[in-house]
Amino acid sequence: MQVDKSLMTGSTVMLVLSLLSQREMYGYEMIAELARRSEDTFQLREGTLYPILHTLEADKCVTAREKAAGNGRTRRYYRITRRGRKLLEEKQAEWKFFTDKVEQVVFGTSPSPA
Amino acid sequence: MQVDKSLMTGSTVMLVLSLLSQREMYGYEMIAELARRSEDTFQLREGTLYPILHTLEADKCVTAREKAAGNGRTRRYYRITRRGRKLLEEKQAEWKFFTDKVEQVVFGTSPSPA
DNA sequence: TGACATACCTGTATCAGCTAGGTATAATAA
DNA sequence: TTATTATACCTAGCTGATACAGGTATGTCA
Repeated sequence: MQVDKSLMTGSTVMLVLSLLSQREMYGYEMIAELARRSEDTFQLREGTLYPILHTLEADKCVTAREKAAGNGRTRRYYRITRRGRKLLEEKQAEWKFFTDKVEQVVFGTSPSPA
Repeated sequence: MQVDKSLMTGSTVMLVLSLLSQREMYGYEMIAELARRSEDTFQLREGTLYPILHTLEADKCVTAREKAAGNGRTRRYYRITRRGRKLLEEKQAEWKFFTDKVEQVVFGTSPSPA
């Protein structure tokens, strides 16, 4: 199923931080991993991801280090910081709150218990 | 709780159609009703809603009729069409699909059963 | 030699939603 | 009386998140 890209707006940073909360990763890898885990629903563009990573780094939510890959290329690995984990927790809480409210309005449901 | 407005992107039309799927409503009322049902989480702006309503009308997803209100003002009531209901169903399916995928990635959960 | 995958980067375009302005009437407050 | 607030509609232009489309560079495979 194809989903309207505009739905992604606002949750991309959370998705990226989620990946990094599990292990160190480099940009190109994140795009592939996100596609894999979502069964190709999230096909993040490089033009979207790299600027986000740079902003997260500037905000000290992630740190980066260059590392030579076996194939002669240099990868830039990103690692989440304590501050980044805090941001992720906030984004997750915000997301749950938001989706509960949407479902409340659209499906007439009550918020699901935590 | 305040949520990042950019999360709303892509779901606004679904929210509006959801309201209209239950009863005929006028613009100003929809804004209040959306705020009420979401406990003030969704504070839609007139500059957002009216253009959406005009587009939905042009696309024959809603019809409109003027009606004098008791207070001397004229209200523009919107009613959802068959085509509008179809669009709503699509948006709802898309939304559930999308949120399932996000939770799959972020919380490591499996899609919830329908 | 040329295409493709890997791996990074960025300037500009796009588009949803917001800002900030407009019109107009009626009720309430100063 | 005048100002403010609430109701009720509208729209031109701005903002900001994401996409597009281009760039750089190396290695592999046909």
